[in-house]
Amino acid sequence: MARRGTSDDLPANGAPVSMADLARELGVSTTTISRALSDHHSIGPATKQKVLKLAKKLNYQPNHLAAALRRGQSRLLGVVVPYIEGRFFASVVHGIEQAATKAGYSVIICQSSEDVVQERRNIDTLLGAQVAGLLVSLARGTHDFRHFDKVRKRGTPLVFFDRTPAAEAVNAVVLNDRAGGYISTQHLLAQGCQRVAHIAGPPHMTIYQGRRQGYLDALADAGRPADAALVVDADMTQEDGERAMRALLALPAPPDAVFAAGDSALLGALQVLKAAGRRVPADVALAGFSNEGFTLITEPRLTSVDQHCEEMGQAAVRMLLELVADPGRASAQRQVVLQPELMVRESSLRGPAGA
Amino acid sequence: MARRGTSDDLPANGAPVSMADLARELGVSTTTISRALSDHHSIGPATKQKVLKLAKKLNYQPNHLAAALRRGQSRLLGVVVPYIEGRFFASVVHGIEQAATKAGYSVIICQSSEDVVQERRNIDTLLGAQVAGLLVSLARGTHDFRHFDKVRKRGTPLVFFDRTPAAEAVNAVVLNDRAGGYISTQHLLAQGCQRVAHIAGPPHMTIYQGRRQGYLDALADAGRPADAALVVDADMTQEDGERAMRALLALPAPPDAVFAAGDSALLGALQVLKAAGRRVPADVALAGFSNEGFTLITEPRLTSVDQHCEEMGQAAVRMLLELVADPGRASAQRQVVLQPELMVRESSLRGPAGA
DNA sequence: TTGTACGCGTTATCAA
DNA sequence: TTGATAACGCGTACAA
Repeated sequence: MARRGTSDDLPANGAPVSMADLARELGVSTTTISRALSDHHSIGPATKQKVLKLAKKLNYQPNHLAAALRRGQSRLLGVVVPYIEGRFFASVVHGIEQAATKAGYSVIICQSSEDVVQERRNIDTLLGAQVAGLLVSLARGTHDFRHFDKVRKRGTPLVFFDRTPAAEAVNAVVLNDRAGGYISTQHLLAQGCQRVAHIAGPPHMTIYQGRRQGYLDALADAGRPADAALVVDADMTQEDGERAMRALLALPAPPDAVFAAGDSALLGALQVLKAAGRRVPADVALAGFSNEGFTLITEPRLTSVDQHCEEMGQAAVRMLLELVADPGRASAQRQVVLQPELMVRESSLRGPAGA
Repeated sequence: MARRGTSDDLPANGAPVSMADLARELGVSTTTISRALSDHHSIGPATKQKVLKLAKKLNYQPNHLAAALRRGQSRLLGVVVPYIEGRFFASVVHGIEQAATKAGYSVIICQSSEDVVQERRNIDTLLGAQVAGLLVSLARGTHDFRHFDKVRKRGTPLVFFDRTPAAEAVNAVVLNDRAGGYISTQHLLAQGCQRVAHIAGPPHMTIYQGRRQGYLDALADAGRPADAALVVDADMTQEDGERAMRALLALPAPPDAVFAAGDSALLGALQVLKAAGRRVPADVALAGFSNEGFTLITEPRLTSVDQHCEEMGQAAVRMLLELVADPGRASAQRQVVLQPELMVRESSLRGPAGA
């Protein structure tokens, strides 16, 4: 491949135009080109216009790789999520993309598949890609956080969202899960339910701790005793929900309402109730968490807590970019807490509007 | 920030270890280091071991940015999808990630939100990030393909998947949509349905052309006349499905089966049928396309065509990496066609197993 | 306001 | 088998 000479010839083939090409063409230095393109102050308006015009004409495209190497900092953000199917993470990722793109950053997304080992690999991959910052939502099984020490040691800004390490001082954007559990339970009580059960998530995860606490607080504030038998630990799959619901139905005094910490589990519960001939919401009222798309498809439609997913993604990017811009502040922990919103549907409505 | 001197001191702070550091420490040249690390042939086994050992000890991490700049080629793949919610694209992306990671590449994902303008921006962003190759599934409204000329001119390998440009010679991984339409329709006919309707997608998109053709072929092969009134054009949202189904019900001779080119549209159809008091599948049998998660939630559950999404993603990456490795072959168009699979469920079963 | 010179970390080429 | 040297494209002290 013949490289072009030192005189004023231009890349004839599809080869990208560099600053040096522009400089040669205009008979100025690359410094001048650089300054014109990056809106530097010490540059004459005339030269600047000339450069910009030629850049446009020759369709100059900056080489971000070179700039990144120079600055020791790419324009890439790394994202690690447990998975991407379902409404919640897909929407958060969408929010992240929007905010990042607007700020001139691109986004690399990795899925840990709820696996700590994969999560570690993801982190390595992303650090290897020289990302400017990291956005992470933990895998279910992550108890050991040593892989994040690398990140801190390296000085790469790090923001957690939704699923954060318990009892660690970190930068994070989270939902007020406690409030979500509270309003759901309160709503079920307001519908006249006497025995509200809770299908709870893995106790070591902060989000499920919050939802559980909100449930308990709502009962307490309403002057109802908390019955330990009405709280069932489960993972949050549909099958777990089925198991949990069967256990609740087998109680001497079964519940007349269920608040599940996840919609998939609630879906399982609904199907068990239907199979058992219980009417929803007349016999058992239901409320879930995440406002998944399928809550509008079931019969009856499911009441659920919306988490404002896209906002969460945007807020996380905003926080991350502040840290990127000002690495000095990276040590001071920051938290943003978003408020949940209850979407009331037929599965919990016992009033005249009930099914 | 004091930079370390030229003698044998090492980065004390969190600064990354470079090849130069290793070279200094061992008293060899960076060339040797490079060769040892990249498994080059002309290197002594002894030196190689020494280098690898020290690299491990000092936790050397290669700077991909620098390598990419030097080679003019990053280890990033760019992906453009219309959206990421729902089973199909989420799974394809998962397949892409798996295959890419295994080959040592990372993936940048962009959503066009079914918008050509955004799609163009995505392409620019990805080219700007110096991706080694591009994987694209077109937005619904993309008729003009000029933004891909840039890609070709630049020599960046490009593979389309699922939604490809009509009548353009391109590299692509697609489903045999015609076969999908065929087996669905054939199945409905085999269930004894007499008047099979089709809710068809936008006629300019290749995937919907295929599904429509498969439907027509199955009718023809069964010796049934095609009734133009039974084919309704629609977009593929739930609302479009509802509208289409209402139109079909209003016919003088309504259908007793519907094959929809997308599951969301089929969901809309199902709801209209239920509201109209029609029994599914007894009065009207249903079959859809994409095997979305919610096909297992509806009552009855929906028969649908599975597209082997993850395989599609993996196949696309495989093809792309072949082009990356051998840019000479980039001009010869290649196509991979995957076979669909019909998932039969209650919505189409009229036999003894029917609802 | 403009230009010169150098370095970011890696790899390809050529010479020893 | 190893090393010296240059180059990838950009940005920035420093000098003019």
